[in-house]
Amino acid sequence: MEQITIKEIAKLCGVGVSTVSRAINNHPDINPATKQMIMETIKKYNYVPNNSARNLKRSDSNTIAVLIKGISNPFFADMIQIFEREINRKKYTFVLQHVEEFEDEVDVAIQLEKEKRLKGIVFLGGLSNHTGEKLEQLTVPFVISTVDTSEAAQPFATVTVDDVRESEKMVDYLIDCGHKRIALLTAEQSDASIGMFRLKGYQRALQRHGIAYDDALVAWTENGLPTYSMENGYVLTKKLLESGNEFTCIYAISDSMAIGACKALFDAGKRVPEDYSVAGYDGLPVSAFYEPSITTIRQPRREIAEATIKLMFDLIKKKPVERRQIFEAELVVGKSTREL
Amino acid sequence: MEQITIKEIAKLCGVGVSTVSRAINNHPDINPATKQMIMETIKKYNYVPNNSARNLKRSDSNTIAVLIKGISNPFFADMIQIFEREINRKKYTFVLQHVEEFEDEVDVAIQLEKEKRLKGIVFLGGLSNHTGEKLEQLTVPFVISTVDTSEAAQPFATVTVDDVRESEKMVDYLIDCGHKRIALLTAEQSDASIGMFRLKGYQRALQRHGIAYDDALVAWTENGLPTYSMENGYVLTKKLLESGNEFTCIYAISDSMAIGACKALFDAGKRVPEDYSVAGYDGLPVSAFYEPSITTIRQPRREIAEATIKLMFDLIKKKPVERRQIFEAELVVGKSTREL
DNA sequence: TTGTACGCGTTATCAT
DNA sequence: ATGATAACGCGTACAA
Repeated sequence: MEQITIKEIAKLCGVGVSTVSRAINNHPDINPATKQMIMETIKKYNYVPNNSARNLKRSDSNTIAVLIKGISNPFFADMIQIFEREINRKKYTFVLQHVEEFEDEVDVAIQLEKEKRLKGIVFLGGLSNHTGEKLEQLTVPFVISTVDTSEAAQPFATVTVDDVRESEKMVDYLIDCGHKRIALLTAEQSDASIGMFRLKGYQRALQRHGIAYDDALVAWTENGLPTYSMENGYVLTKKLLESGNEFTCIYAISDSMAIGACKALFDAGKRVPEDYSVAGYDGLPVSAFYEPSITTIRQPRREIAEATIKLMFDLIKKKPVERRQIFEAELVVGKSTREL
Repeated sequence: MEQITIKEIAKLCGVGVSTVSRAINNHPDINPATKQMIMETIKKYNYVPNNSARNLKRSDSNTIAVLIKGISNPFFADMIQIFEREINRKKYTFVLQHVEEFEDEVDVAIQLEKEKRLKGIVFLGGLSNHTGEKLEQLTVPFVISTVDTSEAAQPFATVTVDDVRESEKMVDYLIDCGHKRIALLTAEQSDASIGMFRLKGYQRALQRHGIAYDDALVAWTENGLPTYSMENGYVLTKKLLESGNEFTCIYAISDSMAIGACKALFDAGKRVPEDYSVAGYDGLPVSAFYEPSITTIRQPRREIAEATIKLMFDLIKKKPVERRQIFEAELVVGKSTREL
C-alpha cells in the first residue's frame, strides 16, 4: 500500500497543496465548497497527515507532555485522568510519555520537547537525585509533581506534600496510641528520595517522644521486589516476625506494603489490629476497601494534579506563581490500628 | 536558546553533515578519531537530534508500539513490563501509547504508524466493536491482546482467554459448591465486549445446571462509575442487598468489584464467606492479599504478554503463525467462597 | 573516509 | 481564494 501524501490529494482534487493544507488545518481563507470537496476525497482515500512532517515544520503546537516513571503505579491512576481532562479542557493536546526504568527522564524530556514542540512538561515520579544541570536544557516551563526534592533553594516548580512532616504526623499518631516499638517497612537503604523522607519523619517522631531509634525494627527492602508492592510488604513483615524482635505496630511507607504486612500477619495467625496495628501511606482507594481498612496518610492526589496543571499554565502564560507548592495530607484513621 | 542542528555541529567540527550523521548513527565507515571528536562537541553543545526529522527521513525504524486504552488498569501493570522487556531484548524500540477514552485506538494506530514508521502494533484493551474495515488501513502487522473479539472468522491475530468459557468455569464451580442463587455484578447493559462474554458464561452455566436465569440477581453498572472499580462493586452490592432479593453468592466480573462487594457486605454486618460467598475474575495480585483471599479466575497475564510479543515478531518475520491463540485461565479457590 | 546535494511531507510566505 | 515555493532538520545516494 502506497503512502498517500498531501501532494496526491492535491492532484486528485485538482488544487494546490497549500489549499489542501488550509482545508486540513481549518484555515479561514478557503472556499467552503472547495474545502468540503477536499475533505471528502481525504476521507475517501483515507489520507492521514504525517505527524513527523507537521512537527518538523511547525514552530509551536499547544502540546503538554506528562512524563511518568512507573506508569502502572496505582498512585498515579486518577492523577493521569485529571491531567488528561484539564489539559484537554484548555484546548491543549495531552501527551502521556512513559519513561522506562533505565531511562533518564530529563533526556526523554529534552528529546520530546524538540520532537513535539512542547509548550510544557510535567514530571510525575522518578527525578529524585537530579542536580538540575540537565533540567536547564529545557526551554519550556516544567512542573515536578508529587516528588518532593526538598533540597532547599530549588529553583524548580514543584507541587508536593511534605513527606517528612506527613510521615512524622503518622508516627506521632501511632505513638499517641501508645505504641512504643513501631516497626518500619521502607525502601532500599540507598534510597535518597521518598523512602528517605518517610524514614526521616519516622525518626523525628520517635526522637521528639524520647523513643530510641532501633535498627532492628527497620526492615529495608533488599530483595529485588518492587519496593512499594504488596509482595514486598509481605516478605518484609515475615522476616520481621521471624527475627523475634518485639513490636506492637508496623508502619509501612506505602498502602500496598501495609496490605502485604496484614496478609503476612494473618498467615502467621495474628489479628489486626488486636495483635498488631498496621499503618500505611498514600491513601490509595484500596486502603479504604481493605478489611480492616488501613490507617494511612491520604495524599490529596486530585488537588495536587489540579494544582500542577494550573501551575503549568500559569508558567506558560508567564503569570506570577508560587513555584514551590506544598499540600497538606490527611491522616485517615482506619480499623487497622488501635490504642494500646 | 537557539535550536542547535546537525549543520551547526558539522560547521563547528569542520566536517560535513553526513559525517556527523554517520557518527550519530554508528555507521561503520568513519574514522574513529573523527567520530570521537564529533561526539565530544555534540556532548559539549548538548546537541540532540530532532526525532521528527529523523522519522520523516527514515523509511523504517525497528519500533513496536503498544497501544493501551485504560492505562491505569492494574490488569495491565505487569504486562506492560513484559512488553517493555521483551521488545528491548530483541533490540527493538518500545513505544507505549496511551489512548484517551474518547479516542479511536485504530485512528491513533494509523497515525502513529506513519509518524514513527512502526514495525508492529499491539492493542491492549479497548477495541471491542470494530468491524475491522479500519484495521485494514494498517500496513504493518498487529496483535490484539487480552480482548476476545470472539466473532468467528476474525482474520486478526489475537491472544486471549476464552472469556465465556472461563466465566462459565467459575459459575460451574460456584454451583458445585451448592449455590443456586448467584448474583452477578457486571458491566453496562450495552456492553458488547468483556462484560457480555462473562455474562454469557454465567448464563450458560446456570442453564446447564437447570437453574433459571433471574433478572433480579443481575446488577448492571449504570451509575457513571468506572465499571471495574472497587467503588462500583460496592455500590452495586449495596443496591443488591437493599433490593431484598435473596442470594447466597456474588460473582463479580472483576476482582476489584469483588473487593468492593466484600466491603459492602462487611459494612452491612455480614461475613464472607459465612453469610455470602464472593467471587471475582482476573486474578490480580490483590485478590491473593485481600482477607479473605478472593476466589477468582486467574488469567495468565505473563504468558499472554509473552505470547503476544512472540506472535508479533513471528508476524514481522513472516513466519507461519497461529493467528488466534487462546490461553486457559486458572480457577483459583480462595477463602471468599465456601460450600453450602 | 568524507562532503554535496537532494528529498522526506508538511506548513507558511508570498505572489497572483 | 488559491498556487508555487522555500524552509523545517535529517539521512543517504553519489561523487570525490
